[in-house]
Amino acid sequence: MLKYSKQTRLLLAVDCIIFGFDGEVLKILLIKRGFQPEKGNWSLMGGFVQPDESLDQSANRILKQLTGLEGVYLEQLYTFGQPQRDPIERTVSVAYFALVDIHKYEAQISDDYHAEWFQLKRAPKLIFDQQEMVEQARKRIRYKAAMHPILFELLPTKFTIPQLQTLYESVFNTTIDKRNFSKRVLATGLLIKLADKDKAGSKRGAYYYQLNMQNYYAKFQAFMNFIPNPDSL
Amino acid sequence: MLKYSKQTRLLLAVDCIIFGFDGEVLKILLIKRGFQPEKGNWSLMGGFVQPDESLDQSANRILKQLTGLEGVYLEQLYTFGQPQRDPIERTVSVAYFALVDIHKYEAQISDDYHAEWFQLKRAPKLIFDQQEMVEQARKRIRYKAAMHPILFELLPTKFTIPQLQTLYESVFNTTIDKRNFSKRVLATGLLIKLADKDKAGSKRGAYYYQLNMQNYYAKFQAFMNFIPNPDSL
DNA sequence: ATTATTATTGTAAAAAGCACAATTAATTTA
DNA sequence: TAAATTAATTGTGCTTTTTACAATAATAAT
Repeated sequence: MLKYSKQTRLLLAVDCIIFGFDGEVLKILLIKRGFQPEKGNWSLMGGFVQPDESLDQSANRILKQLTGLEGVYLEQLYTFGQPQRDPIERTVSVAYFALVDIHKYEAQISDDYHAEWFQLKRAPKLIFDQQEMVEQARKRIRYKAAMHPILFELLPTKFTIPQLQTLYESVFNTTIDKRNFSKRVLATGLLIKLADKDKAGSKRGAYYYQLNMQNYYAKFQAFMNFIPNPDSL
Repeated sequence: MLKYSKQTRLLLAVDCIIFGFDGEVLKILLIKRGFQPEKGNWSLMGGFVQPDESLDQSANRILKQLTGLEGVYLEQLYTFGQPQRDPIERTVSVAYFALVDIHKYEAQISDDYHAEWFQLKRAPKLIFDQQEMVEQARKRIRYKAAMHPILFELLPTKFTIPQLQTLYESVFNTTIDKRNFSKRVLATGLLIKLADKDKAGSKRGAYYYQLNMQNYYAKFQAFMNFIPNPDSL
């Protein structure tokens, strides 16, 4: 078979920014890099794109390798291609971000990569241009979460409205009036109230809710205001 | 210098979806592909990423090659990496979309690529997965234009409000009430009313406006509703 | 002068967003 | 067992934004 001669080939990698929520703050999952350069330093989970796999497949493989999880929310973020971003050899990286239920991950943890959750705000310095990747991912989820219900991907199947509000307040670094927040999310029609309560967080206990998956898929692309005064983000 | 041994290298391309507006409908600029495979068929303008250039540089180079234009609105759209998308050899493509003032381009046209503007709705079949690229670009500009003032990039420096409205109506395939549209765009504070009128489009003539670049840059990221009922797009 | 065509302007009703506080349910403590 | 504590739950009025809707003004063509 013919080839495109005279063109330079290069390495293509996928890096994953993996977000989780512990009930208090937004976190990202980092690993200690296992090979040179920058061996032993904190890094995003990543890997090279293999000859027979698509980019999405590559990202899913990498995510599963680290977390054991499949079917989690995964979205292509941006492709980073500064010529010198990897000092060894030119490598272009397609960044993906993932939103995982942190508790599911903890159940499946594999210690091969010395992975650790860090508060997004207190994460260590990362290698190469990964700092920029994380920053861009942070902006993207804020942007998207302001209008679309993606943050539910960070919560367990059953969750309470106060938990949900804490999540939004954490992501947007703000405080929201309880009454208005409750009205707002219930008005979306995405939530189903369950019979039982979460007694862990309070004395009275808060009702559990779960997503109405029908409406969730149907309305995912619709514009809904989840935060007050979304003039800019 | 050390290399990442045992990893497969591949070709990386950039393809540009170039949008223009002729006063009536949204158009895209296509070329007749000059080499095999698919030689002579309609295609996006693209090229391989060179060893020493970033992706943005590559996209700008490709855009300039075809249109002669520099400094136009250019944004990374998505990276396409299905293993078989190019039948000759695995090539991953980073798609960019550009918004150009169609009249500026016409002034600078270079005939090397047999380029032609097509109505977006009536464009010919494209090679490889470029149909999908165009569709995704169309979605992206609709999405973004609903909230951010990107469509001004398609207009000349001086434009009238009826022209602007026609553009929005074309992009969103809808009709908008004149009074409400005018109020809406003027309320953004992005427009400066000029003293002279455009007499071409009507007997009475419509006042020209231009962008207030201060406000434009400052408020670009803010959420502004440019179309009514933006429930979903 | 009349006609035709498009630009320009205003207002009232409806909907959405916002600020704001009292009550309820359950546990813990006195 | 009563009282205190803690967090969840619920409602209303005000403000702002959005929407629906029509008459008038400016100019060119006849």
